[in-house]
Amino acid sequence: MSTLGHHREMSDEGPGTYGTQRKAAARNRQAIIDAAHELFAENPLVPLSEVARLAGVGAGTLYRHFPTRDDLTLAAYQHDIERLTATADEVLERHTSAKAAFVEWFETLAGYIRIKHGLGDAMHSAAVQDVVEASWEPTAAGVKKLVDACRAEGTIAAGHDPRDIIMLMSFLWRVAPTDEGVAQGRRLIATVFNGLEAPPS
Amino acid sequence: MSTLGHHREMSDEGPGTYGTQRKAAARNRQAIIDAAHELFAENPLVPLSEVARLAGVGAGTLYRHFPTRDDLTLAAYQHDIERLTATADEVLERHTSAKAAFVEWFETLAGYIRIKHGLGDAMHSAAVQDVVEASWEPTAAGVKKLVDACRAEGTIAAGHDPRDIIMLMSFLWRVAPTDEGVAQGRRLIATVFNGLEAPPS
DNA sequence: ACCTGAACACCGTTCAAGT
DNA sequence: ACCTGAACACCGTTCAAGT
Repeated sequence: MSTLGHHREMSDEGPGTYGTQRKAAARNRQAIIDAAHELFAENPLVPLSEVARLAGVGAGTLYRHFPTRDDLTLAAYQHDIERLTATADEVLERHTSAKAAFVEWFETLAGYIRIKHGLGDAMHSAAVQDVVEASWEPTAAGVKKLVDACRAEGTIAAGHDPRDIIMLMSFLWRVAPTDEGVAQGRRLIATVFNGLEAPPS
Repeated sequence: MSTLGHHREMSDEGPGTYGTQRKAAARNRQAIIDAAHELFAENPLVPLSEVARLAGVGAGTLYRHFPTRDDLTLAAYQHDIERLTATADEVLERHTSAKAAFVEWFETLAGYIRIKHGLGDAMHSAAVQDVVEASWEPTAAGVKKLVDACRAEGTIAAGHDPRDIIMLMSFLWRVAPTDEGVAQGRRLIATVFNGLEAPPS
């Protein structure tokens, strides 16, 4: 409503006081994300106070940037998720068979989840369900490319929603990180693929 | 090692002091389980102090009986799990088609998980993974009956491990408790069943 | 032998004071 | 405007004292 103000400083990209403060704030934000990314990988339930300590900021600063733990979790893994999405294109280019690309991509995802325990657990926990929902949106686009290629190839029937397929792969978060678990994951991916040959009911 | 003692009282089923104490302890144990069952259904993360309060026991008593939260979770849902297992037989008796029995059983499971949010969440959380593993052992037996019947019928190929099939149904814990989620669950159960027509790789 | 419940430790979250 | 970090609230867990 006010027609006056100090908007100039707010949008000033130069070394003004606010600009420096905003840059410091951005640096803090990134430091928190980096610290969370490192610590969550080891233990998704790590106290946020430790994240703040590693990031070198006060507890209040962490809460200012990320009001809930979920917000921080999403931010911490967003980059990883984006990279994973990009992989879909690359894998498709490398294979002549779309089915092989599909299987490889999901096996890569399986390995990814296996190593990044934190990511797997965090995405799986009921508490961050909403965050997962939001962050899988771009991944769904990657899966859609794989599915479309398989459909064109005739190995997957028409009508399967990429979101359905991601759901079908839920077991990937539950298989044990052992040799047996790896084999089971591979087996189950193949079984799911098999089920996709017929159209959905 | 001692040859003397008061073993008589220990095994005495009568109204002796120790007998009464043991009965009181058993009553406490059950009260805790009942309280947990009731409160977990609403909120799986309910403070254990509230469980103790509803059960009318001190915090120490709760911890004496259930050293970890997982122990209590398992105890709280064991009865439900056993009942679910028993359903497998009943459903098979009611259907001439094993496939129909298989599908109905898993759709019942889906509904069960949907209503008992607490059970679903608790079984899904990484913290209770071990408990889930242990408690699904009897359920696997129920699933095995369904699978065997389908195999005899020819709708499921030989070689599929019941544990694999339970794993494949992991999505049941993730579908939303909405009309759309219900429809999705039904669709995905059918797709999984489809994939089981071919032998595992 | 079993139980109670106060006491302790620890983590999440807020907010007054500082820059 | 943003930050620090002490203070507060809350929950898990233990243990001395009671029956």
